[in-house]
Amino acid sequence: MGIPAVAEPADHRRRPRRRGETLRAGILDAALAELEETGYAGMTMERVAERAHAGKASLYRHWNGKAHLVFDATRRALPEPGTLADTGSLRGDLLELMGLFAHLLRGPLGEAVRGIVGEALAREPSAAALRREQEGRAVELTRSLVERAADRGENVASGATERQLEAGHAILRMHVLAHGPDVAEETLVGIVDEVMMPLLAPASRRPAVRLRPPRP
Amino acid sequence: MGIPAVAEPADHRRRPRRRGETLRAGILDAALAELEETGYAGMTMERVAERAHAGKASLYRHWNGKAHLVFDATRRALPEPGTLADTGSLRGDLLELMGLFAHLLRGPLGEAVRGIVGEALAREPSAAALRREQEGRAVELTRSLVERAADRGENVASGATERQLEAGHAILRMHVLAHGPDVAEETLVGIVDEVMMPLLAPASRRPAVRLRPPRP
DNA sequence: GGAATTAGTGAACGCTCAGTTCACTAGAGC
DNA sequence: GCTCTAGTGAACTGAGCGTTCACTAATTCC
Repeated sequence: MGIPAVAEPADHRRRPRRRGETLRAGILDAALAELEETGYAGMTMERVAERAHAGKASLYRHWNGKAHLVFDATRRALPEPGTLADTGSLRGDLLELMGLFAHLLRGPLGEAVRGIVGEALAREPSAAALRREQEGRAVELTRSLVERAADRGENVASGATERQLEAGHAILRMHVLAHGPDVAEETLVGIVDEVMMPLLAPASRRPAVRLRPPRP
Repeated sequence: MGIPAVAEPADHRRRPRRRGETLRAGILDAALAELEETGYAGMTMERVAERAHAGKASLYRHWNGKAHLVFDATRRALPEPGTLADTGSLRGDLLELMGLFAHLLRGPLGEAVRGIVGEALAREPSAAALRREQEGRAVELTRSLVERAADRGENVASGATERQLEAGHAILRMHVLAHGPDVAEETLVGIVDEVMMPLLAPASRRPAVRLRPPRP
């Protein structure tokens, strides 16, 4: 932390101060740490300010409230498209991707989602932005995996809709919100095998679904 | 309301009081009304007490906090299995069912879900109970529709997993939480046609999904 | 270097509400 | 009628939100 460790006056106002982006970064780091430790509901502006060695008024000068601060603190947590390993099969790739999202949702990103839905901030700009980024990124990443599978020669659905690409992700998010941050491996496998594969590669689906013969 | 309209003493403690289940019902009604008007985040124990013409201490005698109160207020809102109309096709039935859940989620039930996920009460007994009831009921209702379709001779998946039966519902809930209580008709149609039908009746799926020919 | 401006700060404030306690007393049961 | 129990309005404490303020560290400009 950039605050010098020299003897400091009793009144912190007389002490060295950060300004602009340096201060913002310090506050965002503190917010991320608080979010991780106490969750969205337990996080307070006062404690973020303390942790960041900043004045509460400064937080309110930069952010109009908790949601906005949380959004800024977590917005860089989403994976980039080029970082996904190639497992050699769509199923393997989807398992990797969902594992990555589960891991992210276990930390501050999951708490940000929780906070924003809990406060019913559907029309709030920061909420709309977080949702757009998360859903858009999920769809984009999933689509890239499906395209990669097609290039490999796998029999995949060529016209998967956004809703189908997003389905497994919505289910995972809902699962984390409803059940807590620890997602069992079998849950991930189930989401991939029972939902994503049937929707994205129906012809290569696993025997979880058996057709009933037509009535005579 | 069962409080007589006669002249009342200035000190309400000297006024007639309800007891037991009568009082509980009054408080639950008030909670439901507040939940509907202000959402979970905006609802306060003080205002519920006022609205119910009850003492705040009485609320805390019966319920250990807001989540528990909200759970009790909303637990009877779930539809019973026998109440679903038969439209003559699985698709029609699913549209009816999802329309019904969307309608429920627009009101206090949606706010209860929002509150409980927002407070990260995954392990809280009332949260676990609400989740169990809602998910269990959704799966049960959906399964009954699939069975009815099979009885009608429709070509449905005979071994749909719980996750597949629950998938459309999780997506709907996540949609309401993320986007707000007004669910467009086309969203419901999309959930049914693009996710539920392919999972529950793959052989009768609509042309939203087109297979890509195998690579030569 | 000095002046002017700007942003950051600790302290303080008023407000709301959660959760609790208390003395009084309406209701219920015997 | 008596005893016990649950319900009540009032009051309380403490936490945290959002705001204001006087002071002053930082930055910019001449």
